[in-house]
Amino acid sequence: MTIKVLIADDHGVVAEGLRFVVDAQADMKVVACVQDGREAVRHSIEMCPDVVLIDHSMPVLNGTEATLMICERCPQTRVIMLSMYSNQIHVLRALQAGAAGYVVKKSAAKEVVDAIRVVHKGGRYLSKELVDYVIDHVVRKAGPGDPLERLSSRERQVLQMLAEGNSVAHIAIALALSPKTVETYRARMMDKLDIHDFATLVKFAIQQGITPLD
Amino acid sequence: MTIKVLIADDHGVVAEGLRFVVDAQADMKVVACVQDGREAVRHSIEMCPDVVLIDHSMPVLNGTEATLMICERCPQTRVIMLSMYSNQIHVLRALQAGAAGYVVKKSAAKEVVDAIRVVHKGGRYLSKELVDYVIDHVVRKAGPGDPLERLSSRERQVLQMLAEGNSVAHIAIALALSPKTVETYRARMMDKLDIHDFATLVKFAIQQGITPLD
DNA sequence: GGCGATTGTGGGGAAAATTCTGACTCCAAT
DNA sequence: ATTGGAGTCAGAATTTTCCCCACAATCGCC
Repeated sequence: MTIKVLIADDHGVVAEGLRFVVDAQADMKVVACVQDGREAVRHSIEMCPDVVLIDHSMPVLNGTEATLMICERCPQTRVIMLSMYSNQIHVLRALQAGAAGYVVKKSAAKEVVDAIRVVHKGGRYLSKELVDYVIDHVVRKAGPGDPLERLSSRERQVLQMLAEGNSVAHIAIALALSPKTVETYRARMMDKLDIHDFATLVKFAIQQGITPLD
Repeated sequence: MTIKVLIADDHGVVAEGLRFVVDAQADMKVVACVQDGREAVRHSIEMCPDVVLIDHSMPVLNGTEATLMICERCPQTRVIMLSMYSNQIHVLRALQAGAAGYVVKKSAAKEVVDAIRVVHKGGRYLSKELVDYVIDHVVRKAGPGDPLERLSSRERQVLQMLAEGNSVAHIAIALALSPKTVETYRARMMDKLDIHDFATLVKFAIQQGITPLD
C-alpha cells in the first residue's frame, strides 16, 4: 500500500525537489504539491493524504497553524513539519499543534523518507538534535510564558499577515472576512499583547518567529 | 554534451531534491553534492563543473564568498546563486562576486533548470523579481553597502522614530515640525527605499541597526 | 447544567494617517 | 546661472485606524 503524501512549501524549487525524492520511493507517492498553508489545509481535507510534509514558514497561514487545522479536520492524516531552523519554541509549538514529526532541512533526504514511514506507522519522528529540546521542556516544565498561546488562531493569522506587510483590507479579502472583523482581531490581539503601535508589533512577530527578518 | 552541475547547499533535503530535479534533465548531470562553501570551492577546482548551484547561506563559507573564490580559481565555471530571500544587497553582492545567475527558492524547479541552461550558454539569469534591483542600482548608482546613504539625515531620523513606534503626530511634536513635513520625509524615504508597507519598513530598520529588535 | 469569558463575526462614527499635488526657500554643484 | 536635492509646509480627497458596541456560538469552570 503506497503512502499518499502531500507537500506544502512555498519555495517552489524545494517543493519540487521533495516531490522527486518522495516519488522515488517505491512505497510512497506525492498526491499534491501546494504553496501556502491554506492550500495545505484545503487539500488535506479534500484528499486525505496519509502524510503531510509541511514547511514551517509559509505565507498566509504558517506551518504550525496549518498543522493545527489539519490535525483537527483530518485526524487520520499525519503531519511532519519541515523547517529551516531548529528553534526550540517552534519545535514545541509544532508538536503541541499535533505534528507527528519535525525534521530540519539540514537533514539528509533519507531522514525525510524515514520520517514519513515512521509517522505513517503511527510513530513519531524528530531530527536528532531536536530531541534535547523536548526533554529540556519536560524537565524544566517551561512554557506558560508563551505570549502566542494567549492569542486565538485567527488572531495569530492576522498578526502574521500584518507582519508580512499586508494591509487590513488585503487581509480581509484574502481571508474572506469583513475588514471590520480583521480590525477586531488586530485590536484584540494587540490588547492581549499590550502592544500599542505597529512597529513594536512587527518586532514582536519577528522575535516570535512568525515572520522572517528577510 | 551534458552539463556538469555541482550542488552546494547545507540543507541536505534541499540539495538532494535539487539533485533529482537536475538529474531528471536529459542534458545535465550532477557531478557532486556538497554541504558547505569550502567544499564547494574545493570540488569546483578539482572537477571543474560547468555550472555550480550554490545556496546563499551556508556554514563555514557563505555562498557569496564561495562564488568569489570559484570564479577566481575556475573561470570557466558558471555560478548560480540560489537563495531563500530576495534581498537587494545579496543579489548585488552575488553578481559583483561573479555569479552568472541568481534564483530565489520560491521559483519553480523549471526556473532552475532554465537558469542552468542559460548560464551554461554564456548568458545570465535572474529571477524576475530581482531584475528591478539591478536596474535600480544602475539607475541611481546606489552603493550596495548602505542604502541608508541615500537617505537624508531628516529622513533617517524619521525612519528611526517610526521604527521605534512613534506616530507621525508625535514625531512632529518631538522634532518641532509640521505633521505634514514629517509625512513628506516618510514618503520620500519609503520611495527611495522602494518600500511600500510599514512592516517591511520596520524590518529594514532593524536590519540596518537603526532600531533594536529589543 | 448553567454562567461568565472567549472567540468569531461585524457596524458606526470620529480621529488619524496617507496620497496627491503643489509650492517656497536655501544651498551645493555643474 | 541653472539645476536639483533637501527642508519646509498646505489643502483636498481618500483610506485606515481607533474606540465603542453588538450578538451568536463555544468553552471552561463551578
